[in-house]
Amino acid sequence: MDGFDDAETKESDVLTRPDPSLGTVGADQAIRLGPLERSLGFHLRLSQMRAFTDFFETFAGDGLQPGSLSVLILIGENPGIRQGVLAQTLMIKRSHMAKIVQGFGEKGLVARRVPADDRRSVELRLTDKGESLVASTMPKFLAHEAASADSLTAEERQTLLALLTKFHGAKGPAR
Amino acid sequence: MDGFDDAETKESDVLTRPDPSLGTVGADQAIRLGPLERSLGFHLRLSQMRAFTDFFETFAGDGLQPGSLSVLILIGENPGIRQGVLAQTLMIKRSHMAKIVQGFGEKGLVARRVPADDRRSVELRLTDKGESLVASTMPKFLAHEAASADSLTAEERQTLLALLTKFHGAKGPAR
DNA sequence: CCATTCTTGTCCACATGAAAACAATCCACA
DNA sequence: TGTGGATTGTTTTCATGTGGACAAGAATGG
Repeated sequence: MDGFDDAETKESDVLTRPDPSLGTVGADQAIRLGPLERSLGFHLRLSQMRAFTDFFETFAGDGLQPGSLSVLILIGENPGIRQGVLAQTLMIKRSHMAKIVQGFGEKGLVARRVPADDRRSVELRLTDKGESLVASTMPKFLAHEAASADSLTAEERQTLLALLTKFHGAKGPAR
Repeated sequence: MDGFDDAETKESDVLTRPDPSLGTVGADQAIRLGPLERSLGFHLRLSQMRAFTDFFETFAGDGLQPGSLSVLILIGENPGIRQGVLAQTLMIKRSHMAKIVQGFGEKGLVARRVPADDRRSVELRLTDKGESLVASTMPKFLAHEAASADSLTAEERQTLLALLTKFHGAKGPAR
């Protein structure tokens, strides 16, 4: 496990550093992002991590994850939706969706129904328990959403939302 | 493994569907997103998945992943950067960063150096091999970036970038 | 100077998500 | 009718990423 050189030197690289005068070496050191500075993917990833972190802060104790919650919400909004459609909409692999739904089934949150006209597929809907979980979580979720972009003005948030939608929506529904 | 009812019925849920007249049941069925429609986190996730997919399309054969490439780029831009700083900047766990860097070390792309003034830490820089890999990949990367948002106008792309930066940057560097 | 506490990177156990092979079912078409 | 191919969900296997304990070194404070 070592194609490594752990050389023990320390000279010459101050010159390549952005601004040696900053002194304090800590994490607040200015980092050159180079081409990443203008990379959409890069900033998307960072933004999503941020949103993720915020989510977990809000829903700390609830044992809920962003993905799971969105699945529940979508089932609630579209009773009888099929697993595959759900997976495609959320850009989750079908194999993964199977696991998620299985988990919800075991927790009694989601009921499966095999329609007579296509016995391969599975229609999903919330149980009463699932319904009430979503209902009770929703206010917290909405409050979280409202606060989530407190670094942006309302207008900026709106613009961001529109641009994101246009960005990911414009190329067809995620083959 | 079955808190499940696999009932075999098929009635009554057409009523709850958005528009039964659409007929074709396929994936192009209109899905109600409900509160997700206006959720930043939701659209961020979808957008990132989209960017991810595009990235893999471009760099299919190169065995490169978005994360790995950004690590390499950042090391290239900041020779001597320490692992922890890198991890913090990219919002990657230190434990994971250790693995990544280890992999780069084994491939001879990155050299580690333990500075004399703090022998816990590890300074990273690209080897010649790493340098040339980044150099040869960069044009492709830049082209990819330029094309990545072809569903947006140049101005929209610029706005999106700025808003994302403001969004994730405004709350401090990811504690 | 020593003891305590904090940092930095590493290791190991585990969770999360993806790729691919698979079984059941449906559909097209002869 | 029935046969080959496509679709739908499941299973298995594997890569990727996280959490927590740890060891070595550095800082703090008497």
